[in-house]
Amino acid sequence: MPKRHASSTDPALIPNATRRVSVLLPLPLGTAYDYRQPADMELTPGDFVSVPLGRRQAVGVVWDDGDPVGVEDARLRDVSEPLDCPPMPDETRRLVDWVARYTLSPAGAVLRMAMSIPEALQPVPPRAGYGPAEAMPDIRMTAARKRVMAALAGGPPRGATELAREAAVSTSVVTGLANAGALLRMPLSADGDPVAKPDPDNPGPDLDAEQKAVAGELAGAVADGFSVTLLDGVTGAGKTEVYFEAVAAALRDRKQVLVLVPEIALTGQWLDRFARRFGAAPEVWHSDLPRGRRRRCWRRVAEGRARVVIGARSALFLPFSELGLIVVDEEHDSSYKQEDGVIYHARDMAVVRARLGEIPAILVSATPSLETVVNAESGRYRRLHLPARHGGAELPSVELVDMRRDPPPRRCWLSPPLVIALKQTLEAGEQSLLFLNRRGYAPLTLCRACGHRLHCPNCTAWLVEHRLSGRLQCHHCGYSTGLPKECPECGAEDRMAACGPGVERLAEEIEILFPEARLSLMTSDTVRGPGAAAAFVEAIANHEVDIILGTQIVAKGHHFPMLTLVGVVDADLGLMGGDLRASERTFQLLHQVAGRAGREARPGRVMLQTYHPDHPVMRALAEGARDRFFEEEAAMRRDGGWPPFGRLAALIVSGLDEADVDTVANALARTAPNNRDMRVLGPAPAPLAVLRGRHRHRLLLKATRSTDMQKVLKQWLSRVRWPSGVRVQVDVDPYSFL
DNA sequence: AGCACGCCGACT
DNA sequence: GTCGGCGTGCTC
Repeated sequence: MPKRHASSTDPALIPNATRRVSVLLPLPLGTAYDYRQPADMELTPGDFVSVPLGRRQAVGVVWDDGDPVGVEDARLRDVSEPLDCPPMPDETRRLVDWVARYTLSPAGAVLRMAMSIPEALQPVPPRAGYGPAEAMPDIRMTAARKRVMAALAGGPPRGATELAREAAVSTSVVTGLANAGALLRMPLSADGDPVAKPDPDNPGPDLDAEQKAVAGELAGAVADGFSVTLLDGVTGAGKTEVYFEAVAAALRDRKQVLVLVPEIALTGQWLDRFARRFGAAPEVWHSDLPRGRRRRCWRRVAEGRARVVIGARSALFLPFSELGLIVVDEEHDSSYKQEDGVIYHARDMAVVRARLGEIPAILVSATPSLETVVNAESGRYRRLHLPARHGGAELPSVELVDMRRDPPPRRCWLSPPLVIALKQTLEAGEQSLLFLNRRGYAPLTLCRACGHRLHCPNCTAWLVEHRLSGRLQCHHCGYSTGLPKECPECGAEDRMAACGPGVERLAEEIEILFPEARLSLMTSDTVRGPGAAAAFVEAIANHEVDIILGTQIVAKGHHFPMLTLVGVVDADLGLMGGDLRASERTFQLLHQVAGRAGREARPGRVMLQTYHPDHPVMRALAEGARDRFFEEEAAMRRDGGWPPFGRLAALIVSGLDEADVDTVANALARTAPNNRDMRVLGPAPAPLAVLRGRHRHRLLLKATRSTDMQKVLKQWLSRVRWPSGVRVQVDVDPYSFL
């Protein structure tokens, strides 16, 4: 922080002395640049400014006082102008610095996430509106034109779209009238539409005694400075309504609230519940939002007009100046980990943001991450437990189907016991959900003549057949090609065969088994965007669907009263491939899917098809032994010194030239820090050895908890130089091992 | 990230 | 002979 007290050495008090300010630009620059502050300009850290950069103008943020012994005076250029925008709050700037330091990213790259919508920094351009002209010119009055004039006579100036809708004409009639001089173009008050504020005192749904007690504790923490609380409770225990009371407490305190969610696409039901509790909608933020809505949201947050924001991980970098509470819903969800650009974990950074703002954070989950559980057990986090609602749904019973004993028929994937259960559920007029975490028709296509497997030209990955779109796709780089008639290797015709099931193929099996059942296929290929998601959800809620078949996206956040059977087609799928968190993630995902079954007093039934019924994950799920699973998993990690009991960082060396990548990876291995406290594993070809045409090698730094990873990594990287074609990416606390 | 400079292939 | 490809490097 700059020292702003007046003193005789304060350059601002020395006549004709130039005052320097350092300005951080949203570019991957590493350091802030110094600029001269013009004599007639007063700048404070946080101010958004326009500055000359090379031969163009750039927008940045005044970060600090300039460095008097940095760049020589002659090279300094003047700050052009301050922007008409509330300054970036102190906490946001400190968060940017913190994330940059922790992830070893250039501060400018992190700043870019905090200024993701440059238009928001300019005051909102007024929307064009139309009012009646003073004097009506002599023009031909058609019926459509009369309707427009009549609609306008009844009220204030309006936008063209609005006016056209009211008069039941197209906007061209409105613009035509304006051009003819019958309407006057005038600016409407810019974005001034009053935002309905969520009301903490709006009567919400009733809570039972236990829920009230937990809600009271959460709400009590709101005025109490920094704290982290794990809100732990099964699906259906009412976690959302309970943390809403903490939201209400923050609102009563005139504070802003941020709720982070993993997947914004499927939050329709969440928004309904929020509206029911608070009588108004929250502000929604995610990066696929249309630019205009993003600009409006950003600006409302900056101006303090947005009181509650629900958003994906990037919402963490919104310019809240009065943030009083952060909730991280489904805190265990791996989509909180940003995997490209600045690599950070939004749940962890949310805790950092809470600490910087001296406010509480609430982490919510039915299957908390091991990290969070261990923090709760060590007393760093508080833990509040929410028991299942009595009188309400019980936890579904989970059965394992041993696929070795009850194998499906050839070229089928549903075992006889699961087929019987589906049949019974259909006959009872209830809904079933089948979960298979594999998009497309088949994960592998091979030639029956020569055994050649179709693979991506850019990645070490099979091409996945998508029969709905009639194409082969690479799920890693987006490569797509038509299905070849003949083998590209041996030329044999009509010998390409699909291997293994994807959801599209499973849909065929279901249609043959249950031709009368109404099937809904939900994958990211069929559910594009929040609107489509809402339509699917509504169809299911209205019981227009008997069997739901889907990937990941069906695991999250919905409850359907008629859904009583959940079948997991391949429960073992996530356990393969040497990932540190494979067991934990599989447990969390399957637990979450299982939670879809049987709510609202209907008993649910969950069937997991597995070839490893003795695997600890399967046993824990079948026995409902969540806490035992966590204990066993924690013991294993503790013994091995793995996170959260030790620290990890991954280096990914990548480049187009395999030999260069090899050389750099080996150089890094030679200079690797190896001692009592840390060890470097690798280099090894990354599991995706080629991705988007780039060869990749991985090194893993494993260290004790007390290690200063940033310091070690910086020293290590400074010892090695690499050619410009090679990139070395640092992933502190890696989650993905691809 | 832009936007320059700079050094090798197909056009007027 | 130039136009233009994108590799490399800099911006207070």
